[in-house]
Amino acid sequence: MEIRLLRSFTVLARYLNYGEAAQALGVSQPALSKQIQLLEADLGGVLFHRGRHGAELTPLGRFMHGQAQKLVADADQLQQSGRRMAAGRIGRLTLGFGLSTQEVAPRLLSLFRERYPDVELTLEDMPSAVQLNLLRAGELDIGFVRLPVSHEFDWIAVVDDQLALALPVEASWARGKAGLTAMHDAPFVQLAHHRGAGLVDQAMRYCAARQFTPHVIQRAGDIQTVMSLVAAGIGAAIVPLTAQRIAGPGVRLIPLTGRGAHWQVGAAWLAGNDSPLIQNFVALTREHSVRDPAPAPTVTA
Amino acid sequence: MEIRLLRSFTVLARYLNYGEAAQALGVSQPALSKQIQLLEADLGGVLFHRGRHGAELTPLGRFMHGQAQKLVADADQLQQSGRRMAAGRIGRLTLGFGLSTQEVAPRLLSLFRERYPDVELTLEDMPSAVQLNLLRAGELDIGFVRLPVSHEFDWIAVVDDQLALALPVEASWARGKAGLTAMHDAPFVQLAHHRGAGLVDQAMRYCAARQFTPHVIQRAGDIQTVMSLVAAGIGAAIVPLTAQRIAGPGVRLIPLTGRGAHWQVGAAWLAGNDSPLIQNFVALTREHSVRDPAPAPTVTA
DNA sequence: GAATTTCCATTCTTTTTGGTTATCGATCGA
DNA sequence: TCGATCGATAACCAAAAAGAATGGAAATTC
Repeated sequence: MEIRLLRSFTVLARYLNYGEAAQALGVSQPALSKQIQLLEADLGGVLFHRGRHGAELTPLGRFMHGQAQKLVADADQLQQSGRRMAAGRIGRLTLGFGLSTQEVAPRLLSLFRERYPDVELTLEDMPSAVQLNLLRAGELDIGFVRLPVSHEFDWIAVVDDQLALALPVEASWARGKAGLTAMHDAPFVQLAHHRGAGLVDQAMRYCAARQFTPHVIQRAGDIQTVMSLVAAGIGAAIVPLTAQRIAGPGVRLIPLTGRGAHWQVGAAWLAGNDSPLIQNFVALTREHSVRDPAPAPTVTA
Repeated sequence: MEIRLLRSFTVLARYLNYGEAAQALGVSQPALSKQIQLLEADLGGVLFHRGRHGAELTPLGRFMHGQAQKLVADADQLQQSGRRMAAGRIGRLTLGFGLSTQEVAPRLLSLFRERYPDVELTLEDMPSAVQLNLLRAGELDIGFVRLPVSHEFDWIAVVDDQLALALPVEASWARGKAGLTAMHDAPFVQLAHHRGAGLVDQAMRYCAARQFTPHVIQRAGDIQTVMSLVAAGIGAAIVPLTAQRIAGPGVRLIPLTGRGAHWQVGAAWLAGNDSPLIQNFVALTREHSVRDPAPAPTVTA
């Protein structure tokens, strides 16, 4: 009861003529003849009355025809589904995004959606550290995280980012200032450590290496709030330069330079996970990743 | 995507060990190895992670496992149904019975039901002539009809029957009479011609051959009524000897003998119709047919 | 840490299967 | 009666599938 035999049978049942059916199947007439004979031998009954005017289905043949059609269709369907899944054109993909990728995310996602419309995407916004944990737990397929990452993960770089000093445009104490060194007396707003450990740590290291300790007067739970506080003149802040995107007109961003100011954000996934979904997403990401650092911002808007 | 490959796959997916699965499948381990590789090549993705502890399903493998199990089960189911149908162990059979087979019918039917419980039987009670027409029209599979039948039909003999004179036990005019010759003045009840042409014609021929013309004073639509009328003393009747079965105590049956008194009833079907259902029924009928004439009835009860 | 065991993959050979061409036999029409 | 059509059969061939033996990696044992 191989699919091949059933398929031949269904075609013959449609044509009711060995020659034509064989041609449609791409085999010779004797081959089809034998296939049908095999099926009949397997069942122990005849499927066609062979007459002058071609073949005619017996009652058994009629019964088998209906069933065989279903089975063949199911088999074809299964093959197609399997191939699509193997090719990563179907399935579910869970992605983690963080602060630094809020710029590239929409573009990547729409591109992916366009090319793989049958892949179900799940997005979650969370800091790098959380993403890495979820990746380890298998609850996340790909995370957009700060590089480098431990060798548990494979990754590709996606965007360059860099620290920037955010200053209120209006505040008197900030007027005319243009660098970290001028901020010794300035009040600072800082992102809560648990909401962005990577960024906060890097900023603190950067400052420490320059014998500067920001006078933190307030912490905020997310970067938008930080920017708002800066815009309101509450204080300065050290933020990713890519936060430019969410900086209002009341905030001036001054890129910080030198050792420790830059880092990369990459797409990371569990090492060795060769799921085609992941590979497809990564391939597309590689194609469209911002290879150059964010287009050298002209400091302020 | 042959069933063979899918079956091997499902078995391996259950054992998760090539050696055991191969054994269960009755093939060598390398053979199974190659089968899985074929499937994987066909799909374009791996189905198992091969590790130290045997094999482990990939996501693709898990998906395919569920689907393949269904497909294989469907295929097996189809094969079984097909075989059962080819063997005539499943299907629908329409039978026609007439007067003369009301005796054997119940036994045959219960035997057939017992041996082929999944064959749906349809019974219809009608005279031979009607049965033959329905057989020709394909609306009846087997008819129990008076023999002989035209060569359009194949048949086997089932029961012998013979004409009998039915006399009322009580009626004065019938008392002491024991033969047709003594009935010249007797009133006769006769079956309506359209309800049993074969019997009526045969009875008339039998009488005519003996220069006897029954004085028919009443006709009845079915043989039970005929018997009742006889029992009521309305008249005599010529009936099949097998009608003994439905004769009440008020009726005396006297077998008629000589040329033209006997006939056979057989199971008939369209010539060349080798439907296994028919063949099975006929085979069973042949096994259990009453080969001897109805056990020489001792005339009266 | 070397030997052993366990598993799956590979190689090579044999067998089986599926297919092709050529041909036959039967049946129906002209 | 002669073709024409249609399926079955025969003979042969190539490809596929299976088996036996072997290899190689990884874990386990002593």
